[in-house]
Amino acid sequence: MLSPGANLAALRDHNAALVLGLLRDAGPEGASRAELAGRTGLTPQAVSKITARLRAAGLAAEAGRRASTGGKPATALRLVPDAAHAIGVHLERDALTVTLVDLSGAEAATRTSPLDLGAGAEAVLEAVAAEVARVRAEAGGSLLGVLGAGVALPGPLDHRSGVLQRVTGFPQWDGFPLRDALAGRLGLPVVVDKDTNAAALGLVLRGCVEPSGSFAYLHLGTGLGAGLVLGGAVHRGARTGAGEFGHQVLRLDGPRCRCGNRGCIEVLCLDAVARGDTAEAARLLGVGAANLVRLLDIDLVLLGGGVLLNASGAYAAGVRDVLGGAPPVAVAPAGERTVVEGAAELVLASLFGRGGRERDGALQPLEKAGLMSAPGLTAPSPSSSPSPGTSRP
Amino acid sequence: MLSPGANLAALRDHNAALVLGLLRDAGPEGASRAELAGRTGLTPQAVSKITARLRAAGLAAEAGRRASTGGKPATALRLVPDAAHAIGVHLERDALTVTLVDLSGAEAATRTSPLDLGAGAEAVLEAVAAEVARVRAEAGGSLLGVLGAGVALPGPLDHRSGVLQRVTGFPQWDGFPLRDALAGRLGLPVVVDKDTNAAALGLVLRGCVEPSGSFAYLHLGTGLGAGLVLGGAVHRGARTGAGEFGHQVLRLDGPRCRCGNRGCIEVLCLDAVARGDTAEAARLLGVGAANLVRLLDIDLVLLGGGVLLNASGAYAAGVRDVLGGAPPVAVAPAGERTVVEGAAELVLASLFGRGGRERDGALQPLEKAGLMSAPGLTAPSPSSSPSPGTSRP
DNA sequence: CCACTTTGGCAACGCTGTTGCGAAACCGCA
DNA sequence: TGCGGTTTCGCAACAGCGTTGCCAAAGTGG
Repeated sequence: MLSPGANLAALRDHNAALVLGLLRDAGPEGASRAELAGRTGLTPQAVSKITARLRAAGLAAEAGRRASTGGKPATALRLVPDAAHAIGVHLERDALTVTLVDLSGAEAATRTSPLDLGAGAEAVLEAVAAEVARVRAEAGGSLLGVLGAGVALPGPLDHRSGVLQRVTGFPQWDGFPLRDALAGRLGLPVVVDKDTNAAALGLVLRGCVEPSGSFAYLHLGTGLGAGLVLGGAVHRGARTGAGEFGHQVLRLDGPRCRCGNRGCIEVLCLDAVARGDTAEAARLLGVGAANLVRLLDIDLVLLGGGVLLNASGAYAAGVRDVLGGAPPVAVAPAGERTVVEGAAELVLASLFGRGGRERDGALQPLEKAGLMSAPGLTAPSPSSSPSPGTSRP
Repeated sequence: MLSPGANLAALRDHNAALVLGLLRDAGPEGASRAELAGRTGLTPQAVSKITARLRAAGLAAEAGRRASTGGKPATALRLVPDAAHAIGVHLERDALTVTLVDLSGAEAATRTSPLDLGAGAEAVLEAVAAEVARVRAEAGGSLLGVLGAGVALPGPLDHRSGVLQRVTGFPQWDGFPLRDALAGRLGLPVVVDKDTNAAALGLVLRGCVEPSGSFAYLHLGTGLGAGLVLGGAVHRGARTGAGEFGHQVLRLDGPRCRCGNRGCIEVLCLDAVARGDTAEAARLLGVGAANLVRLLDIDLVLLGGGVLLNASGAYAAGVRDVLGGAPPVAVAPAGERTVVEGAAELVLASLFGRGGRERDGALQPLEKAGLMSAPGLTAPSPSSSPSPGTSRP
């Protein structure tokens, strides 16, 4: 954060990441150079040069031609998903999920196994390493180009240093440098984040939100937490403490919470759930969401979590009722894989210019750190095969 | 936001703004080129080129020599504050304050006059235009280089379009395009924002917070609002609705608020104030602040506002007590001029690369739109006088 | 008085996106 | 079938960015 000075290399990487991100958003159908130029504000020539570099690096490829609109038909460009991969790890109290995704975020292999998060660091690290190895093997043997691993687990923790704090229910993890330990074990760069943040990232990935929007993901499971995305980037705060939604005080003289305060929304809400009073739980959740929405001017509220999904309709209706329709409320697509996909996305996001400009972790300028060779050598001619399709003369 | 593509001109402006911002932070003592290079991450040569451009544009100048540290002493560079100016306007319910500041944010002239915000658009616009003219005259006649005017007033309003909404207590302003109307009247670019956001910006200006930090300014006056700065940039939300701190529900079955809900912190707090129960008001404020801090992981809480300043010590102690020392709590420096300075800062911030990347307003790439001529003409030699000091042959 | 250090400018350089121009490919109309 | 119009996209030349290599200037310390 102290060196935001931009040189030509930074400019090149920025634009390359931008174009790469647009190609990813375009999906398998791809996007034409002119379209990319329009979206980025760059000159078509600049886009041509950038895409030529991407093609030379194997990150992009041609994807057929589009229908003409009166002139030469555009040749679509698409992301080459297999050019690189990322690993996502989701640590839960009693389960471990590991996935391997390609550049597009699509799943290549996933494994879930039981885990005792309280079994100690060595056992957990061993389990993660073993599962990662199995997933890599499953996905196809010598899969080169694994950029790194993203790990999602319950907080609190410090995202920048990768050090855990008093992980809820497992105080023995306090102070453990998970990122560095796992990076050493895997031989890969590792990023660590809270599960709610990974879930939010996973929801962006699923297209539930338009990029550069703001939304809150509220997770009601064994606890109550939130993942915040403000302006397209996950908001973590300086100490990765943001998102402590559950300990928002809603009733000044309410029952005491384990955090020491009285009337936290988590206690109130879980009490209502325990009583079977779903309507009241939904109302409480709605009040908390309304407080959040008013404070941050959120575009969308997404609901998820095991408890909530038992009666998702009722919760959504209750929250929507309190909010009065101001920001839309939706239930996050269920999918067990949202969090683990989001964890992998922690690694991929920096490739597409969506790292949120806080690359203090181990993943720095990934662009040049592997995928795209620095200039200096004359581009070895991308050998664009002229697509020997049906030619008509 | 749709065109984040960066070309060479954007890169030049970015770095120039960055260096200019560092020069401003350095104050009248200035900073050496080497220091700038270290802070920006740029090469010393790049900094030399950039500062040469800035000097040619009249925005920077040499400021003497520093003590040597074993070699050639560094020549300090400083901002030339008079190179440009900005106007800040603060509209209150019953008063109008207009200030003219230079590039460093220092006051050149300020006037305060009574105002009836409910007197209608025409009267208010007329008053603002008259006061702006008087302030410009006071500051020294033909002051060229006024970049624009920033206007701070109670919300809600839309910062992007510059259109007011139901300004609290004055519904007749609903839908009035203040920015465009005033821009036409003044012949200057205008930016509009909520007074709490301007206050937050003014507090940054006063050095109460380090840049790139996160803090919340809580204002307890006739109402209760907040200005949020997250990661060094004011967080407004898509609709400039962020900061609605006062209508956070703290007591589910509390008294009804004018916003329609029950138990808003504003009602509870103002009731306590009316009862003379400062301790309770402070506690309520503290609980609300704690909710905010936990949700956003804020670094600092600053307190201000007319009501609060009547017993600032008690409020600060009360809030600090609830927060438990986690983030520091301080009373914002009183100063009537904080908001109006912040309003002027709305204009200046974009010059220093701190616009928060949402330049949707009227102020776009101010850099080239006036202060620095585009390249293409050979620089007319900055005529750096070799400072005919004592030379020792 | 002579190393040594540090600052900062000059010139050449590589790389960036941009501009000018033209080839390719398709549509529509005659 | 032929031709102009339109759109896409690449090649070549270009201006301008920060970088590198080199050197002068101006101090300190032995």
